[in-house]
Amino acid sequence: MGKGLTSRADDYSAWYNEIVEKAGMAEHSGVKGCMVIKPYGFAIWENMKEILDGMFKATGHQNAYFPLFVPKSLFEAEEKNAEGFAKECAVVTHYRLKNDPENAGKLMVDPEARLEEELVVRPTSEAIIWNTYRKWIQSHRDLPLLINQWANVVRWEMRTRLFLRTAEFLWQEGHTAHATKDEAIEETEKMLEVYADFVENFMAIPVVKGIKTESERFAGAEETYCIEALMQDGKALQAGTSHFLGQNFAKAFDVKFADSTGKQEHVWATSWGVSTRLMGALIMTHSDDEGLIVPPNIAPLHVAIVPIYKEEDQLNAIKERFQPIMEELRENGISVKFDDDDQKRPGWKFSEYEMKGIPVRVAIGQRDLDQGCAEVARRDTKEKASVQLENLCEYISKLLGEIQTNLFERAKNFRSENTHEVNSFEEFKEVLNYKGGFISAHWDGTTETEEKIQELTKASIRCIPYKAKEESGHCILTGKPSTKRVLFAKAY
RNA sequence: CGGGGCGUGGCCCAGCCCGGUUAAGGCGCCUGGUUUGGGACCAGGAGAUCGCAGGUUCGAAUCCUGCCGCCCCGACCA
Repeated sequence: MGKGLTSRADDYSAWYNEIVEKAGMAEHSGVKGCMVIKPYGFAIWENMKEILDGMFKATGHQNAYFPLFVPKSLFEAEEKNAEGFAKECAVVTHYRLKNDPENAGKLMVDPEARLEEELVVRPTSEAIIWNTYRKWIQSHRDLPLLINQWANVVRWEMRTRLFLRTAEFLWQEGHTAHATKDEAIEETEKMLEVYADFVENFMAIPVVKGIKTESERFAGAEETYCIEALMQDGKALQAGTSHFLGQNFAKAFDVKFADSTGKQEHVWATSWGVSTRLMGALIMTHSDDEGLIVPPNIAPLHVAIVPIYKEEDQLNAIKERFQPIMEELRENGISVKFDDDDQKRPGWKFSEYEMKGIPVRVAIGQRDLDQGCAEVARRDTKEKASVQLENLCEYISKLLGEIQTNLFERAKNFRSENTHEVNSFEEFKEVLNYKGGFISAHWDGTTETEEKIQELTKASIRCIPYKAKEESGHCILTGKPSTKRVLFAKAY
């Protein structure tokens, strides 16, 4: 492991890649565009998963699992969705390999083993799921149907980046069916709230809730809701989406139910998802030039204890003194590691825990032990304090809460400092070039204008915020009247 | 799909233009010792089909041809 990171100021993109690798989160695999998520990175993902899963269940959802493969005929049934994903689908055409007669020891695709119907590797699962729901839903008594699945999906991207865009990624996808339009919209909005709650309160990432414009909408959806976050380089990142699918899939897959009067109706649908991309958001929201910073609420390890000692009996004395303290911490739901690895020196461990973003580090040597205290360092501000051992558990417990709050507040301040209202296209371009960030501006509501602005500036409309002010103004490009501001940014 | 780069012990890489002893160095690893309050030091040691396949040559990591893989930049996207 090399020392240090490239600084954000020198090369933001190199900084990001180095954090991912040096913090032990993920690495490039031998497979193009695909990553290996390493134990530490996966532990963070597992925590995110566990918390979200609990939230889904608390809102009445159940988990299920649907196949990785989708027959092409099923996939193409809902045309808009199929069209939207067509360009990035991996397709299975054969089911067997055989020994290559002209190349000893090598295998070849057996031309005899072509599939009668190609299988699409799911880029999302609407097709297979709605084909299944047709069988599950007959009556209004079967509704609402609230299902989630944790799965991998494949989108054959041209250009990939660890966590932000990989050919295969992990996510959850919720797919629900409802008797009425209102109920489905309510579900769509509810799940967006769940995401916002999770991302803000656990990941400490402030988000803007809003609605996508037509061009950014999920293929096959009537309306796409999203949460948008702002990264430290001034680019926006979509952190989660929730879609109101109308009756598009119900009609494509003929999913009908008998209402209370016995009349056959198509059901109303939603889908919603967040992915391992959130790991990228985590890194780019909080981390600094020393490495990753993980908010306590999702950290796999809260406290690393580094003993400093010369003789074995000193180590043993420290260990013994810490035994009850660690028990007390664990009883309070705080995960602790006592690092007595003798192969690494304390300075090395300090740097390593900083790189991994462990929220709190405790250092304890003979000097402290004699005074009955320990040095407690917090990762977010790097402040150190000397704390009496008998108060340690209480202190750390409180400190973790403070770190969580501080990270969120810090990110929120960054966002307000980097959100600008502009009223002319000149100003728009200037702010975008010199400051970046979110730009709040009037837009005439047409796709043409949106595309033109993107073409000219590379910035797109991230969302029409829920909280958009009602005010009359003029589109920054066309000067046509507008009733509210939308949020622009360059995006990941 | 277009443009560029790279492939040499586990990792980072020198060597390649201009072919010629035993393929250099750093990190890591193993052994022993000294160390331990911000990425320790000394001594010794192990570890390489130089991406693959052909070709040129007395001789190829180095030159030629083909192939494979990955990364980066653009178009596309969560």
